[in-house]
Amino acid sequence: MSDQKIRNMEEFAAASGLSRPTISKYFNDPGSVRAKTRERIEAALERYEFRPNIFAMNQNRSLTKNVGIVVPYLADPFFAEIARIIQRRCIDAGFTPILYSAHGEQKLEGEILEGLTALKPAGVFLAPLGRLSDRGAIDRFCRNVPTVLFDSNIEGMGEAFVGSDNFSFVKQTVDYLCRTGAPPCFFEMRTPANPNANKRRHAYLKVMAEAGLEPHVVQVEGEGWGFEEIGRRGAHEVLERHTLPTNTVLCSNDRLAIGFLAGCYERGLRVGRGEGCALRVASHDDHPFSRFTCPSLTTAAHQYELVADKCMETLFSLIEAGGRFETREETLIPARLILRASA
Amino acid sequence: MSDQKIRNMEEFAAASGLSRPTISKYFNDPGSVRAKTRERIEAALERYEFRPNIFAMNQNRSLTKNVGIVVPYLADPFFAEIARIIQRRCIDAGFTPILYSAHGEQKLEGEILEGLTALKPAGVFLAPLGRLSDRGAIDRFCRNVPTVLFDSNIEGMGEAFVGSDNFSFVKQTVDYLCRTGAPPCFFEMRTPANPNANKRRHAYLKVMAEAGLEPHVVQVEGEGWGFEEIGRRGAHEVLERHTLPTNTVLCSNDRLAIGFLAGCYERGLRVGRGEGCALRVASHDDHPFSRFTCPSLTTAAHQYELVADKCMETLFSLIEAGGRFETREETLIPARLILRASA
DNA sequence: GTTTTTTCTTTACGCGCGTAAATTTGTGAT
DNA sequence: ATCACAAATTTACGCGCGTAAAGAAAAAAC
Repeated sequence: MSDQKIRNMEEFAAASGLSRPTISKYFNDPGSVRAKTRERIEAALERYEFRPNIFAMNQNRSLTKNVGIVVPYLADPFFAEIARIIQRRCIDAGFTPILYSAHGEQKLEGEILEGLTALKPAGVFLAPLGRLSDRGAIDRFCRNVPTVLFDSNIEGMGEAFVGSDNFSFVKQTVDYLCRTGAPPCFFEMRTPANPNANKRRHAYLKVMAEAGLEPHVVQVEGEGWGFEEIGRRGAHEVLERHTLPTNTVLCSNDRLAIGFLAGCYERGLRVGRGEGCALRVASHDDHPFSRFTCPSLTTAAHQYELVADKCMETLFSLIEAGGRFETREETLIPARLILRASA
Repeated sequence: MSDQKIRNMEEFAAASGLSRPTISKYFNDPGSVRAKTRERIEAALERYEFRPNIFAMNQNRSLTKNVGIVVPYLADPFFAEIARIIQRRCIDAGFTPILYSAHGEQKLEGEILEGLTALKPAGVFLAPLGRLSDRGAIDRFCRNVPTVLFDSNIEGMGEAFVGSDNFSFVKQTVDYLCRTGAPPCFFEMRTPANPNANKRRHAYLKVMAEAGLEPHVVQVEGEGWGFEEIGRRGAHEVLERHTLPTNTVLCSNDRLAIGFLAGCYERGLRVGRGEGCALRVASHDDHPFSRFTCPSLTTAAHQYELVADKCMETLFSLIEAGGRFETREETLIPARLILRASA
């Protein structure tokens, strides 16, 4: 390692005995220069550890190596986990992932998208807020930036969507509950922010209808992203008033279920499928904490790796296609049923 | 809104009837131009919605408006929460926060710091991995970039540290447990990655000694960031072998406690302070989920807002001081005791 | 109305790199 | 050795903005 400081590509080219355009070529694609040249550059790189100025690089490129990852709420471990996997894939593929969370706020989501546009990203993975999103702002963004929506679909926006097959989620849990006990009622928020919630309700109604069973949807009030508290309060309400139509409860998502289980515990109700249990509770998502609820939660799990892989794959082909697809691609990943103690 | 497209500052200057350097001044500090001029610019801004090219801006500035926020593990809601608050403060202060998670990996932490250096940030909030960090890499980074460490202290690195007063955390929980029942044993991982864990153990030993009580430290094996599972397994171990020295357990942190409570539940043990309860369990952090454990968790809470505010305040004065402090500042924020059902 | 001070304009250069065109050098096959 | 072709070099321009210097214009002070 030489003590001589390299200030720019010009100096580095001189130090390695090559021309600046050749160095520039190397950094844009190391494979685009002859093997011997590459070796000389890499040898010089070890001695001087030069790195091209990222701002100057991006200024003169129509599209950068930046990839935006936008999630609606990072304090939700589901999004933290999916973001983590996508991020790693991006790094491995030579991109520079930049992670954003809208923290449940429409205004912040808008600001993020504006700022992201200025970064001229090669592509963006966007999990929108859903009902709270400013559709106009998202549409405008998707027109300017190659975008893959994930988790939460907004019809017609973005070049592709990668999400979960909500029917598969609900079908598996309902079938399991019916097979091993009684048909469930469906427990959810009355005005969910996330479109998956609506899809799950519809799936529940359809599955029950196909099985010739009478559906029961139990809806609780509540706004915002404090799902656990909404689930807990909801549990107290329905248990207090005895308005629960069955003893088998299928929650729309794990965070609601976590709250629901807490509510049951507070009321001294035992949940599970053994004897002495007053209720069975199952859910969807396989939230990282659902393994540690009391009792542990039976749930339909996202296949995080599959979703992330499909996201990456979609973005790659989108970039290769120049940022636009002929027709909007939609990929739905099925669930994997996880049997635990709660049902 | 005019349909005419503005491509750069030159064109925008022409459109607003001013010179480019004046526009440049405005964007660097809107207050540095006369009020009337500012109005003219802002009027033009509404018509053409021009935004200066971020790459060209940063290229010619020695320090940017970027602020890095680096946390060790974003899937831990504690970090998600603290990052969220700091991020909002940064935005409100006119900075551009960029969030990174090392996801528990030393290599990734190193790569993040390298990439961050290239962004010439005005300042960085760094919560290092702790024991797993490459101290050399962190030291090198802190020398090049104005850095405020938070959460996890590494002696001598960074210009300042903002964290929690672990003694205050442990003092409050121990005192409460002693006052309302029996002195606790201390439950923790044998080889914790985070230095706060060691400080909490020492605080426990000190508080117990000061009260003239015999301390009992219970350590469980386990590596990585799956604290809940480690706590759960630990609970089964100590309960199976009856090696728990007391019926009052103080966990080092909430994630361990969440696992511990799950273990207790699985063994049919009732936790709480009422009659019929076999154990009392308390902990530290006020993890966002500790409200929803069964039973809900008594814990010493971080004062998230205070920590975030102090972080911002420190970074501001650090930036004003030109990126260096005479002496390294250390701020420790005390805890707030939250009484719930588990103890 | 004149002077002083602040603000703005004009002009000009530099930042570090992308990239195109034309030329030269190097490589491998005939 | 000759040719064809790939790869590297030289030269040159542009990206969009920061920023400095000098002079002009506007605002404030007298």
